[in-house]
Amino acid sequence: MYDNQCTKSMENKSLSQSYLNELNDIQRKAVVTIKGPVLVVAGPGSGKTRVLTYRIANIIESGVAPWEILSLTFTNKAAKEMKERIAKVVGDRAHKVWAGTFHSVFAKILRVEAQHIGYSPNFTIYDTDDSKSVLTKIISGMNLNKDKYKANIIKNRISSAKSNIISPVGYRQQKSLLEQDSIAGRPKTVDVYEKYMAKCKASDAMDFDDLLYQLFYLFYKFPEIAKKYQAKFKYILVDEFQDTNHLQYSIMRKLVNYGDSERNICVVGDDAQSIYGFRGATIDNILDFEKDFKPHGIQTFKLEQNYRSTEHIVQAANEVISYNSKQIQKKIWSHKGSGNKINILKVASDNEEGSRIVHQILEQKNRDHLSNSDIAILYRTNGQSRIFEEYLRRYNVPYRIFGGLSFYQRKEVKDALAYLRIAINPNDEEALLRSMNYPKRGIGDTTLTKIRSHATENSVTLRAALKTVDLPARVKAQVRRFEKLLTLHEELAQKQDAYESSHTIIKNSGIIELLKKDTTPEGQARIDNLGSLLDGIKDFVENDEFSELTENSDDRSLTNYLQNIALVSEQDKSDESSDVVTLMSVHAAKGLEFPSVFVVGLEENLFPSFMALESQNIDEERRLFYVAITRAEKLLTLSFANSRYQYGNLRHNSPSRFLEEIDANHYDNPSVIKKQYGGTGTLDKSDEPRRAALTGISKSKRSLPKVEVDMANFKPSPSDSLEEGMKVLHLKFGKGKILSIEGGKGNRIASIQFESLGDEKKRIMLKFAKLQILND
DNA sequence: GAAGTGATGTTTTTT
DNA sequence: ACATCACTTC
Repeated sequence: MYDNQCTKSMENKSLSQSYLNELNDIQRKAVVTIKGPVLVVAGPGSGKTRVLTYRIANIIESGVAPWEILSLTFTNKAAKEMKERIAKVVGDRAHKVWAGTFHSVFAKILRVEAQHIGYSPNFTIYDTDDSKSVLTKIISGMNLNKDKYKANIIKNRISSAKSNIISPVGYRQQKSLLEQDSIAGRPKTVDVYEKYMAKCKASDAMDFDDLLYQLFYLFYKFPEIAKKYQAKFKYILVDEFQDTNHLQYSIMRKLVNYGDSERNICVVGDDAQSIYGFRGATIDNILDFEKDFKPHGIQTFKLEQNYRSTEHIVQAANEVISYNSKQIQKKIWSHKGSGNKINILKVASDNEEGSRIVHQILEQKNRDHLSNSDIAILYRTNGQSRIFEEYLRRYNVPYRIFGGLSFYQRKEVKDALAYLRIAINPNDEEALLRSMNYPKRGIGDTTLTKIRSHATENSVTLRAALKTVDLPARVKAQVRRFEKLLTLHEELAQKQDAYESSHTIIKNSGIIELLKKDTTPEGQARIDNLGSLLDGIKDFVENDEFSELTENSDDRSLTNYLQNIALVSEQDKSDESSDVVTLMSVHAAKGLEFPSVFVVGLEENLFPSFMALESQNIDEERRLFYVAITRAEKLLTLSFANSRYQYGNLRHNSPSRFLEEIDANHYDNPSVIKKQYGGTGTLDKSDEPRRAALTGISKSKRSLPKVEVDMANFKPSPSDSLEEGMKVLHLKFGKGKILSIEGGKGNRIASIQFESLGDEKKRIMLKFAKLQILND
C-alpha cells in the first residue's frame, strides 16, 4: 500500500520494535502517545489507518485488555479491515477489541440495556425505507397535505433534530425550528415527529438515528449505566472524525470526558475531507474537541507526508483546497517524485467522454501495464455510470459498479424479510403491514381499516387484533388463516435455526410462487435474489460470517441473524480479488486509492453540483473534488464535456471552476481549460422555465469577474450582525450592498447587489456567506 | 384489484 | 430519460 514503507507482514514476536520502525516520526508519536486526549489530523494518503491500527496494537502491548478498547469507524468494512490489520501485529486477541461502526457498537450496547428505556432486547432496526413508510402512514393518518409533508423531507427534519439531540419536546421549544417549518408550510412537523417516535416505540423498533439517540438518552437518564461503560472503555479511538455529527460526538464525549477519567481518547480525521455535511456531519466537532479537551492536555499531530501520490497530484490538491477559507492549516507533501502531469480531457459530449476514457483505459493497460483493478472512474452522481458501462462492455473491459440499491433494499428481499421480522417481533407493524396482503390474500384496505380501528378501540396491537377482530365470514377466514401462519412462524423461529426457519417461512409466504408467474428476466432475477438471501442465511448458520459483530457468535437463531443484517451492507462483503475496473461515486471512493483515476464530468452544475451552487455552499464540493483527485497514485485524468444529457435535456455546462483552481503547470495540456465554451449552462430545448425554477440558475451565470480582495485584512462579520442597507465585502464578489433580508433567524437569505455584477442581484444565505461589514 | 395515466422529482450515503 | 407514485377507470 505504502510502498516506501515496508509492509511485509511480520511474525508474532518482538513486535514492539518492528512496527514502530515502519513509521515516520510524527506517526510514531501518534502511536506511542496512548494516554490523554490526542487529535490526529491526517491528510489523504498519510498512513492514517496504519497509525490507528498500530496505536491499538501498541495499547494492547502495553498491557490493556483488548475489550477495554473501543474503536469507532464509519463502515463495517473499515472496522473489519482494522481488526485484520491489528491481528497481524498482536494475533487473535485483536478480535476482542470493540471495533465497529457507531451504529453496530451502540446497537450491541442497546440490546443489553434497552429494557431500561422501554424496548425489548430484540428490538427491530428500521432502515430508511421503513422509516419513510411509517412517516407516510402517519402523515396521511393526520390528513396532512402529502405534497407539503413529503416523507423524505420530514425524515430529514427528524433525523437532523435527533442528530442535534432535540426531542419532540425540545423541538417545540425552539422557535427557530418551528418558524422554519411554518415558512416551509409544514407547521405540524413537530407533531409528526412526536407520533413517529411513539409509533417506533410501540413497534419495538429503532431507526438508525435512534441507535445513537436512544443510547444518549439512556446514558443521560441512567448515569449508573453510563458509568458502567465509562469504566469499561478505557481507550477510545474514532476514525473519520470529520464525518461525525453532534450526537455522535456527544456520546463519545460522555464516554470519556468525566470526572477523574484519564481521557484516553484519540480522534483521527481530516477537515479537508469532510464530505458528509449534508447528512449532519460537522467540522465543529473538531473545534469542540480541541476546546473540550484543552484543559486535559490535548496533543495534536499532523500527518502531512503523503505516501500515495506523485507530486503534481499532491500539489494540485493543495492548490484546490486553499480556496476554502475555513480549514486547519496543513500542506501535504510527497517524496514520490513529480510523476506524470495531470491529463486533462476536453470532449464534446457525454457520449464522447465515455468513448475517450475507455480508449484511454485500454491505452494505459497497454502502455503502463496496468490491470483493470488499478483503474477507477469516479463521478459526482451515480447516474453518470451508464455511458461508461456501455463503452466498457463494448470493449470487453470487465468492470464493477459500486453504489445504487443495496441487496437488502430490493423489494423482493424486503418483502421476504418482512415475514422473517414479524416472526421475531410481533409488534413490528411495518413488517406486519407489508406482509399482510402480499402476496394478495384478500385483505384489502377496507379490512385493514377495520382491523386498525379494532386495535385502537381495544388498545391492542395490530398483531393481536388479527385474532379478535370481527369481519365478514370470508375475509375473516383469510385473516385468521394469516394469523395462524404468523403464529406458526413465531414458533418456528424459536425452535429452529435461522436457515431452517427462514426456509420454511419464505416458502409459506407464497412470494416465490407469485414471482414464478413473472417470466421476464427481471422476475427470474428476483427469484434468484431470494435464493441468494437464503444462501446468505445458510452461510450465517454454517460459518462465522458475522461473528465479529455479535455478542454470542454461537447464536444461530433467526433473531440473531436479523439483528446483524440490519447494520451490514453488501459492500462489507465485497471481494477485492477480481480484476475489474472500478466505477463509483466520489463519496464512495473515500479511503480508497488507485494507480490510475479518472474523475469525470467536471462541469459547472454537475461538479460542483447545481444544488451546491444554489445554496452558495461549494466548499463541501471542493472538498469532494479534493478527495477525488487524492485517490490517484500515479495517473490522474480529469474530463469535462461541452454538452451532456441531464434529466432528459441536452445541456451545455462550462468547465468546472475547480479545474481553474489547479495551477496550469500541473496539466499536460493546460490550454484546454482556458476560455472557449460559450457554454453557460443553457439548454437546447426550450423548457427553460421549469429548469430555471428548479435550479435557480439563470442563463447568465458564470464567468464571474475576478475581484481583488485584500485577503489579509478580510474578517467576515458574524452572520447575525448583518442587516439591510449595510455595505459589505465578499471574498469573490467584492463590495456590495444588502438590499433586503428574508427568512428567519439562522436561515436568513439576503439579496445583495455587488458592484462587480452590475444589475444582477445575488441571493446569499447568510449562514454560509462570508461577508465583512464595511463601515464607510 | 388490475391496469393505465399523468404528475413529479430527481447530489452525494452509512447505518 | 426515467422511475416512482398517487389516482383514475374499468
